[in-house]
Amino acid sequence: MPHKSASVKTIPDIVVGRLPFYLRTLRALAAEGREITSSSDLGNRLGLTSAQIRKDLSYFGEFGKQGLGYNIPFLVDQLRRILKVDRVWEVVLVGFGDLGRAIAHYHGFHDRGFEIRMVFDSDPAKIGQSLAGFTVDDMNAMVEKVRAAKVRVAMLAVPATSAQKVADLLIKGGVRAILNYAPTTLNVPKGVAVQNIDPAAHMQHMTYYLEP
Amino acid sequence: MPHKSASVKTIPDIVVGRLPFYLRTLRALAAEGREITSSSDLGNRLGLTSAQIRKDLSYFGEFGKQGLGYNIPFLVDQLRRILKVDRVWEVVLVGFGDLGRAIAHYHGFHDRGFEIRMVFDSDPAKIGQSLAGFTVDDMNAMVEKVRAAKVRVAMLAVPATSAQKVADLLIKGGVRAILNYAPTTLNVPKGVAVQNIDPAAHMQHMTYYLEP
DNA sequence: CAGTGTGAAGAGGTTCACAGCG
DNA sequence: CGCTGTGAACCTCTTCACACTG
Repeated sequence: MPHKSASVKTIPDIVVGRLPFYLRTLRALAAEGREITSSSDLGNRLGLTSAQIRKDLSYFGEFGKQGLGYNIPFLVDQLRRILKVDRVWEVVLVGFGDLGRAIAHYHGFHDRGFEIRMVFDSDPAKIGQSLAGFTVDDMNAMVEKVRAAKVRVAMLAVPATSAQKVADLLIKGGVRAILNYAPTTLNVPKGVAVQNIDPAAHMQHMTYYLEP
Repeated sequence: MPHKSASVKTIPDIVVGRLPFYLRTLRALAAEGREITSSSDLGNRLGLTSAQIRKDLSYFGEFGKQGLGYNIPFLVDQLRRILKVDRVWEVVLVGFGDLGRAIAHYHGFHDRGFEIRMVFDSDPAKIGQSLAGFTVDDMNAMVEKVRAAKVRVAMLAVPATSAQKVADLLIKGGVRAILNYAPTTLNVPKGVAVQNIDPAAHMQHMTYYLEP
């Protein structure tokens, strides 16, 4: 990995994490036929301050026009380019239990840059099944097949007890981004991104604030 | 709402948000039969520093023993009490499409403090269905039924276009915590908690770091 | 002497406020 | 004149480092 160039300021991860929400909101505006928006309009819709929106976007360039605001289709294009979703990423899904099947059926990924192309499970009863247009493959073949297809993005929907082992295999096969649905913390080497989905954790976060 | 008492220091929301992960990890340790852990052990498993763990826990009390560490079953009990999941919360699920059905089938909520007790949808074709032990009810009856049952926690799995309307109804019925699966930002009054689940947003966060 | 609990220092993120431009 | 882009101020969160204790 090349060392940081002095001319490129590093962008805070927390800023990158907000961009998908900006993009989501801008696309909803575009769908309503809007052409122009402003940092305060976006801020209101996103529950953020206008200053934060302007500051975040300014890390990547000057996308607005003073006195006018932002051109929505233009900003959508810029964000898609920045997030590298101006293309479709092939995704490998591991685990075809209830959760994996639900993910496979979910239609929300496609127009946001992702297409599930391979599904693996270790359960002989599931291997060979072809619900939802996928054929479930044997996990013993996973490393090789993932490597051969150069897939770099995975969704992990296996039990917590096997999640780390499976993650290690995925990384061995060349995967560099893992969306982890298993309720456990993954240990991964530098250069591999992990994002966690744990609905129950979100629920517990909220109950803290409820009266008993 | 009573004004803040001077003697109670306010706990940062970001700290509260980490507690469910501490609890999750501690329960995994307990399941392995472990009795004792330390801030550095927990930190390693969670990908955090030991100082952060100690500091976070210190907001709520002195749970450890110097020179020894933390008693796992004791700390589990404390966190369950703090997060108010030393009880089971009744949950209303709205939306019985692919996503809602998947949530209804998901077994991960039960032993973390949540039980789905009511399901609503507005589609006449779905009302009356009783997959997975739930009978889908008419959304027109939702406000009254939620109010009558005093349900305060909801999961929202409706299309983005109707999410705000449905959220408003839930709040009218007395709901104070909403897990929002719809890919849109909800506007809610003070006193209502919202947590968002958007897997595609997480994916886009990660692709930013991938090489093209 | 291992490991907690915690003030203080440091790092990082957000908001302010205004110059500058269309 | 409205709204962006941005240094500077402000605030919040994290890490340090050490007194203290079982």
